[in-house]
Amino acid sequence: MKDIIAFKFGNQLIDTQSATDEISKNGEAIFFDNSPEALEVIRHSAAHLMAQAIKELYPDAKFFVGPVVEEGFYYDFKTSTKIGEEDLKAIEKKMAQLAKKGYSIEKYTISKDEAVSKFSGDELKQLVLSNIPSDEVSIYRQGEFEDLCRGPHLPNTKYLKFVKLTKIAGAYLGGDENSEMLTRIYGVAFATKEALKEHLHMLEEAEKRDHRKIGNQMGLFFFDDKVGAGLPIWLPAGGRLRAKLESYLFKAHRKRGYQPVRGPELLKSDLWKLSGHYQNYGENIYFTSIDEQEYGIKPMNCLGHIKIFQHSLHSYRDLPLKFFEYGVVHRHEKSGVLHGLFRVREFTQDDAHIFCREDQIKSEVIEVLNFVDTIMKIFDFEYSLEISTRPEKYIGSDEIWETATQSLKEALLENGIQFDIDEGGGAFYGPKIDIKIRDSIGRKWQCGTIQVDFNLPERFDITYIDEENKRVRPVMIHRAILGSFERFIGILTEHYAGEFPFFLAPTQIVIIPIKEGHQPYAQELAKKLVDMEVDVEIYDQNESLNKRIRTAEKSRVPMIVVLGDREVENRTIALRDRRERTKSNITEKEFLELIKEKLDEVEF
RNA sequence: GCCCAUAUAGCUCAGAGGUAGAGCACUUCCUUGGUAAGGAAGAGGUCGGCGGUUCAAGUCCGCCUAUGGGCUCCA
Repeated sequence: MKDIIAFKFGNQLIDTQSATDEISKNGEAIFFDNSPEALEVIRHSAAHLMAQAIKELYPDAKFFVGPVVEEGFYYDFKTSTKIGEEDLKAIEKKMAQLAKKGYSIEKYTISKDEAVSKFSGDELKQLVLSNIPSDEVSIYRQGEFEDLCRGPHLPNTKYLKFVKLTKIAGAYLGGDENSEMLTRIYGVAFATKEALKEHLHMLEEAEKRDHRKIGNQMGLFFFDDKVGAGLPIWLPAGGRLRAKLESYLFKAHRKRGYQPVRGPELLKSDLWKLSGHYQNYGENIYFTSIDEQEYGIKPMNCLGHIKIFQHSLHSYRDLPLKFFEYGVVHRHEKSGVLHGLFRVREFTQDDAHIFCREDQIKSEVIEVLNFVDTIMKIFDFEYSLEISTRPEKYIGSDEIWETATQSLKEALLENGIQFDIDEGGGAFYGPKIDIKIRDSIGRKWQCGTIQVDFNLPERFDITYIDEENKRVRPVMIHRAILGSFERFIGILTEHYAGEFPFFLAPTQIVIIPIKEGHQPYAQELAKKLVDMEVDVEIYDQNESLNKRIRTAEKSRVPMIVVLGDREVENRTIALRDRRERTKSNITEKEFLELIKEKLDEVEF
């Protein structure tokens, strides 16, 4: 029988130190294993153990908060010593020593006033205390080490045998950029050695899917410090992949009534001032000057589309009007946040603006959500939705924000769609629904977005003519399905580990003629495939057959066609499947039909 | 932008103050092979950049640039 380390009572985890007789009798026992509840307790105590170790190694260390997070735990602290990655090993070692000592973890309660004087020399703890509303606080003690904490904790440090410190990072005190920077150490802990090993192995495997690594291997894109940080350069293979994605998505938009339009890359600053971008988004915009006039390089495509709307008169009958553009935008992102294709300074959005009547908002939002869902299903993506509400910097009245936010919520609620709320995460001109997808190591990235905007229509005074021949203000819905091609292709790459589905793969078919005499057939076949808009490569290098097959396999190409005497003679092809490594012989005609089928079955 | 780390050949990486290395890729030649590496030879580097310490710096120090992990921000 495994040891009991806590109880679940109602929805709360209560440790053995805090459990009353009633709870230990009636609560659900949490055993020392790898259940989510047990791991929460284990990791919380692991954070304390780490703090204890740090305190012994760096006696002047002061601690802020040490919570359990999705990926494990961390503790924020400060010390006069510089701590680097190398030091993690020493801390881990110290932790192991302390764990072995088998300190029992004790809890006692004191008044907040007592706590304030107890931690009088510790400004970080004072800050933590000032954020605690109750008059009583609990202290956990293991050996010499004491920490202000509400628990839950393990009964003893002896359980903390399988802990790994994973990374060290700086973290602003309270997440505030203007506050001082503390040191943060992340770690994970498990109940068993196997679970820890498995977790670390999983991370290793996930790293192999990293789009930066695969993008490099497959020649999709690169960055060059002579060109500039955050400015991706697309190589031919990446270009082919991207062109296919763009083309499918283009048709998908046309089918849904979107009109292709295009705005200029830079617009006069006066216009950005009118929209509010200058005041609210200015630090992200690159400015330049032409003939002594200031221009801003567009960080968004909305102004161009608004101008297009303004260019002609619109009847209520025309609405909703949908303009779309693969808009290239530049945004000044802080240097520290750039990250492969996931966060860059130049990217292309699959952007559109829907101009509609107020009573059309809900149905339009739902239509966009369906569009998103269709695309995500094609790629087999799991995604989550988040509603982002009014940020600190914003334009427009509170009522307008309330109406806009409400319309988004209603659209989701009425369709029974689950969503989270990101308070203060909205765009400065309106609230939004963000579509988030996880990368290979579980980080969430915003891809698609749907934003309801009453403000820019007002600022630009755009109108349509209603049934009674009156001018009425339309509402704008800003939306992107993939978000940006850069980020989405990054996510796709990790999702498929570079093994893209046939219709997207940069090279879809590799043809391998066994010897020189088979080349004419290979070229003939390749030509037919190119006519079908399939990307083909012929591997006729002076290498052994095995070598060329190996190279093709390694390149993650979906289909390999081998041609030899038999195939030339019978007009057949020998097909090798990438995943199954199976071989099949079919006629050339059957093969071309198969390819056509594969392409036709893809429908955005 | 801030904290910590990293930067050596096209790629992956070794080299811890004393004459720059390996594997893969590339070029040439031999080999014409039926489903995951045939053989040989060759070419390729201002060791990210600038400055400093030293008789001597890829190696030590400083600054800059870029990259990675976080914080913050966002498609």
